[in-house]
Amino acid sequence: MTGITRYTRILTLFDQAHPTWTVAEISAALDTSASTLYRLIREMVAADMLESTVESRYRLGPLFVEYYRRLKLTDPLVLSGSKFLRPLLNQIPCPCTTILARLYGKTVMCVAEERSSIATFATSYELGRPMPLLRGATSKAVLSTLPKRQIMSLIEQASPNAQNDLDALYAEFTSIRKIGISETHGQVDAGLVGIAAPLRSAELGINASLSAIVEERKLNEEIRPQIYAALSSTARMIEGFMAELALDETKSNPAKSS
Amino acid sequence: MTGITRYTRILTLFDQAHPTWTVAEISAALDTSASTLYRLIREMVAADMLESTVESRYRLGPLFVEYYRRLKLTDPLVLSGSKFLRPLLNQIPCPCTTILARLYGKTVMCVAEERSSIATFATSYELGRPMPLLRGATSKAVLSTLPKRQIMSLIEQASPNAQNDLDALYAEFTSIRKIGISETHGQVDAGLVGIAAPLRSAELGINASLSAIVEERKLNEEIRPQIYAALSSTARMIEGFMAELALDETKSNPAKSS
DNA sequence: ATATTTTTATCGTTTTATGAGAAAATCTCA
DNA sequence: TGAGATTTTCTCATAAAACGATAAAAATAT
Repeated sequence: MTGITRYTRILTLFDQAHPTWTVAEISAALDTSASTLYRLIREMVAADMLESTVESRYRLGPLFVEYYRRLKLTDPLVLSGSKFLRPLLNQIPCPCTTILARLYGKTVMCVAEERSSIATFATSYELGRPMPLLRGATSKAVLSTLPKRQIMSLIEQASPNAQNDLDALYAEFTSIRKIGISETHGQVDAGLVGIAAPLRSAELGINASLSAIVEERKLNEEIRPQIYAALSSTARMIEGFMAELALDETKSNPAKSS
Repeated sequence: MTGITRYTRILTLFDQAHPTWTVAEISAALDTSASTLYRLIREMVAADMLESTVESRYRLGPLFVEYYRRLKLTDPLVLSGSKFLRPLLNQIPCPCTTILARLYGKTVMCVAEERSSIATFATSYELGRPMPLLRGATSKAVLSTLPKRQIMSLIEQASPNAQNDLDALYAEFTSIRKIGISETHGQVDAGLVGIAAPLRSAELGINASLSAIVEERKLNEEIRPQIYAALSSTARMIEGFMAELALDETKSNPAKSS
């Protein structure tokens, strides 16, 4: 094992199903000697990525809370977009969750969300949870922002069976990009509808989406156009802010403010 | 440079004041060759800790959002405490922010918070922001949960001048522990009052606090006892939940659920 | 199209990581 | 309290990886 993966493969073990690990368990899972792991874990504890708990077990450490904040304060998508999620909610006249999501490897991940107080339902697009690329308006809108080559490759990897229908599948994303809206019903959560607008900043290399999740039974021909309009106009504003940030970057570059 | 610090000292550069860095800037800041940094950064980008942006600059990557979620789903303090922050808010009859904070190295950090919708003020105890140990009720309540030796050492490090008053300063923490409440006025933010209850789980090694931040001008002799009571009883419940989690841990240990 | 900048690759040298085993520290439980 | 068990750290020889100077390639700017 080499480089940063020595640490990251330890980190990936810690999830909801396995909140704590002993060195012996890690040693078995990763096929690495205990003496090496004790050293690595000691380093990670010192860095606050892990911390020790009862029964000689280890759990995730608080460093991630600090860096989540740093990201919120520095990431151009979160900076530009999250301030619009609450106003967007107020433009939508039914229980709703608004979501800012982005490409995350071969998944899509929500990076900011707001929920109207009257919303009782739960959506699977939780903050920080990797979600499939090809299901749900939120994901499809993200995918639609990518170059054709990349979309094709991702479709192929996600469903290696449908080699022939590739072009047919791709057509959907062309359409989303053209219309500026994707709407899907129950593809992620039964009874819920996702409506999403693609979000892009070519300059910053950002491929994302802005979406509203509502209950299928609350959606009607009066509300739908309001949601479409609210998403589209908000998305345009967010892209405007991102463009501004990109400009700031460029301008401040020679100054090297440090 | 050695071990995990090769990576963490790069990460620590990225904050609100410096959201993006070029390799040349990092090279100057860390006195490390560009060729080494290009290799390290490539690894960190592959791990989603960093990502590249315009003008050959790099910014923090989305991994931290994912691990923030993992922490929320696995950390015993957050798991036990965050569900009480909203109910606690409802027991307090004035604009208020409720906070779960914990020891974080030589600082105190908020790991969960709720804000009443009517609250207009901002508190410095933002989620994920390291705060001084010796100022504010939130911090003092955390400190009060530590063993005497550790408190003394931390006081000494924080204010190396007051060698003589150590015992006097320590008395405050004894008192907080005895009474179960700390209240401070304007020590962190002018015009705001912090009221905090210590939170402890010896079994899990957790030293934390539960606090309510309110406006000084809204606080009176009718409200204060209500806040004290709400904090104390909620703190006891959270400690109960943590104790339960500790027990689960112990029980599930031989089973090694994997 | 050319010049400049950024990024990757190569490679000899230096440094660090690895893992087995010993030692120390901590925990368990009578 | 103390013997036994477990967990963690330490030591050290060997193997492996990191470092950084330089060259090559790729990407950007002019």
